[in-house]
Amino acid sequence: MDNKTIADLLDEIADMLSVDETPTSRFEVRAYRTAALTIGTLQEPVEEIYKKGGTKELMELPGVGKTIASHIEELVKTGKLMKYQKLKKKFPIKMAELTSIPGLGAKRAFILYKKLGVKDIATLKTAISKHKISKLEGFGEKSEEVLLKGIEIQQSSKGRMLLGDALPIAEGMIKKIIASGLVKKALVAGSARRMRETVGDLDILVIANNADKVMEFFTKLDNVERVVAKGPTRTAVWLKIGIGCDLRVLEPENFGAAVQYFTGSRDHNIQTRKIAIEKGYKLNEYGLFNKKGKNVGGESEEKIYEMLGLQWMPPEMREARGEVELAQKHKIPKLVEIGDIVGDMHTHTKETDGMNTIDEVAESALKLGYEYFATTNHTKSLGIANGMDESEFERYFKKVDTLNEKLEGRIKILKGAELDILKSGKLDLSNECLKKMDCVVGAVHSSFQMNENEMTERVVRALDSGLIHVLAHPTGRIINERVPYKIDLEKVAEAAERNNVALEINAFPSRLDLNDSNIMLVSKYKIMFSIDTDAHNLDHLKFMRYGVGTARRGWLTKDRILNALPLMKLMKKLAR
DNA sequence: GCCGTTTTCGGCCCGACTGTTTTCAGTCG
Repeated sequence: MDNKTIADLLDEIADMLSVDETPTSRFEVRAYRTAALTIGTLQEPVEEIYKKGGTKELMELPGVGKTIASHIEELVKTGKLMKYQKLKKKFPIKMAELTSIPGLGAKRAFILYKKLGVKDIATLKTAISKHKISKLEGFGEKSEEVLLKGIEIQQSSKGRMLLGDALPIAEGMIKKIIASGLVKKALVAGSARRMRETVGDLDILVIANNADKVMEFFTKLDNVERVVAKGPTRTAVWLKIGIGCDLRVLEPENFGAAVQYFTGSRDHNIQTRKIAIEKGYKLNEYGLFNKKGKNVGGESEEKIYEMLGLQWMPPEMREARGEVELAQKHKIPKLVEIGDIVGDMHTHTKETDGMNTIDEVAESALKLGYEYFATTNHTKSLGIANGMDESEFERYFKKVDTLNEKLEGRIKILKGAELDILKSGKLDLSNECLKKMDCVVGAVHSSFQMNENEMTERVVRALDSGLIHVLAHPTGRIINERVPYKIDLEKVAEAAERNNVALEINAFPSRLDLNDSNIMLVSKYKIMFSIDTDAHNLDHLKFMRYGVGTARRGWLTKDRILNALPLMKLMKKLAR
């Protein structure tokens, strides 16, 4: 059973428990949510952790104790969970589906069930269209409007899954397929290879001697829920996480053509095929064919592009946004790579809403080979995250000083904060306090509904304080959950340039903010970008690759990335 | 239900916003 399924289940338990909330169960609800978050964002399959070390190992995970560890054990062993099924009897509705609608929580979902028999989105839609909801006590005209809008947002994301959820699954499957010894080559193509923020399905391409055997092996993988289609060279399955996955078995002479075809966006492929025609070839997923019908380059992607007179393009660029023209001129930039990253400017610890101590974060960052990282806890306005005030930062930084001494320069911890930019554009900590910090990461966490002028002025005013080094998640969007707030990013970029502020590419899989198109919009300004994980636990530090993928989709080179700078240069850049 | 320089109990730091109210409840972060 994969992490997402388990996490969704724990979340649904939290939903159901929250309906009859008592002073003590409030915390039980929170415990389930915490555990769901941990498991949902874990990069290693929780099932493997269990198989390796049992419940004892599971209890090492932050937020997982005796009970939830035994729940996971039960799920892995039996595929079922008694506690869940018991609750489900009381709440025979699609709770997770309903609460995924922004503006609808568990309590009101249950009221709608009791009063109107609403069980899922379909029945909710009917109830809205018949204007039954506005007549209920505690609901009104506006409720129907909000719910309808919420359904729209929810449905627009339907069918596409976060890259951060899908890619680890695909990679896990590839690993097993390779380990089976049945294939010579295997890779994930499609939008996952282009590192798109969400993926509609997964495409796995392999070269194998025996197609039947590898397809048989593929359909038997743990992740597979059911086989959708099975032919001689292609098998389509539906995975338990709720996404389709195709396996295509190819011959060596057309592997490259398939990789090229299944990686590029539709429009990228149209462009490359046109060029092929101009050069007297025909390009399709089976090969690059000359006039005589001979496949002259299908064995590798590199060969195909070379034959077309095109420089090889990183998959992340293949979106028909001008990369083909650049490739014709052999001017494809050398994009930033994960290995260029030597630090992380946005991390949290236990002092606010993180799960780990600063010592643990430092140890993990050291293992990643980083030269430095910034510890950036929330500031006082963010009550929910236990934001810290000036004196708490002072005390905390003493601890950081001590730890830095202990580390003897093996890694440098920069003292910082994720500073709330208040509604007025004022900062949430005193100037004196901020001036003592190495890295101030400014962020908007409230009043998202301001209009574009107000929001832009708010952020620009904050940047003009001259005290901010990085602007965190500049649009505030959460993929499939929250639309970006309205803001003029070019005005923000101007202010960033003026004040030597880096714009963040938040690597958290549900954020990826700035996204690729926003990066392209603002990269014409003389600004740096900071690719940060916003890690709330140690495992989150591994999200860096999604941020790097997004930066690459925005065509960024190493010299534009703040945390690709060696420590000495970084400190100069941060000096105010 | 988790967690522990306050370990086997007793905490877990909730405020803003919105729509529905007429003093509050649900949702969100």
